[in-house]
Amino acid sequence: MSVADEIRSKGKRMTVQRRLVLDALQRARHHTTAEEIAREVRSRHPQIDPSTVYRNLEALEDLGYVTHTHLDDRVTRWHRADVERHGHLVCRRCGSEQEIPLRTLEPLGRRLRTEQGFRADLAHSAIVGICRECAP
Amino acid sequence: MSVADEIRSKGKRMTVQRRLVLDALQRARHHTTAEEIAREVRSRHPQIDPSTVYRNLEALEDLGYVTHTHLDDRVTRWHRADVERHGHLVCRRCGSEQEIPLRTLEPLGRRLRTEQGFRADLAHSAIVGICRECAP
DNA sequence: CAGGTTATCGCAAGTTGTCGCAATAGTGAC
DNA sequence: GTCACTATTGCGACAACTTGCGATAACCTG
Repeated sequence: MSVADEIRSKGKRMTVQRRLVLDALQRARHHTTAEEIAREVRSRHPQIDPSTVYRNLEALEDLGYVTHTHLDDRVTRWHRADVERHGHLVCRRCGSEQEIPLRTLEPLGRRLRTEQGFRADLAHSAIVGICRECAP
Repeated sequence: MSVADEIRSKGKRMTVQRRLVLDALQRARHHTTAEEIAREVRSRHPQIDPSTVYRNLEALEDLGYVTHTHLDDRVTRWHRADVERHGHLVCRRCGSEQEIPLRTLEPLGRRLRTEQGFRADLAHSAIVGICRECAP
């Protein structure tokens, strides 16, 4: 079943705009921003409104094709849902970003699960702190 | 030494506006938003611009009197720096917020410190996930 | 493939927060 | 107290979304 069929089977529609956003995400580098995707899409189809891009990212996330992550404090980063999940460390001083295997975060995940019944998504938000280079 | 003196000793100034923001934070409930503080301050001194409130929160954070936390994906929450630090669990489904002792997060903090040389601030961002009540 | 339903779109306006800049006003020194 | 220095303010413009709404166009049905 194609993505379009899957989307239709959930009562949604595969529009030109939605297709373009999906394509842009395929081409985009790992973590990209909504603004970047909007620019990409609009460079070929200038009549497409940025709000349509924002809404489609959200819709595609609901449908399970896309996820977002919060790296630093401001911008939401988007990527395809099928890339391997991983955690992020962001340095509050120099802004450097570092990826860490989800495995490192798992013990905490298990603990929150057993102690609080909370199913944590530890890849969703970056962990902020001071990196090795910036440590006093 | 008063807060005003401390601020001055760091080459900063204690202005009416800064005082009002600090006062509002004292009165405010635990996690408050910049917008709420701006409303509070402006209810008494309408001529004070919201941007001044934003800038003062930032300045007071630099000075060490204030910190901010990211609870859900959108709003920044501010509070006095002297309240006990703790972690947060936020349910992505129902939006409920739960506080957890920093102690629970410490093992991960130690691991990141020894393995990556990264000094994590695990109270800074809430952990997003699904709470016990919303679990399928 | 014509017709009706309704998800989605483009547009305009609103929200929340940031930034550049000229005017203002705390501060320390005299 | 007066003065010069410069941190801070208010304002207007901007950035990054978000939302309401009437128009459009996917989609299903027959």
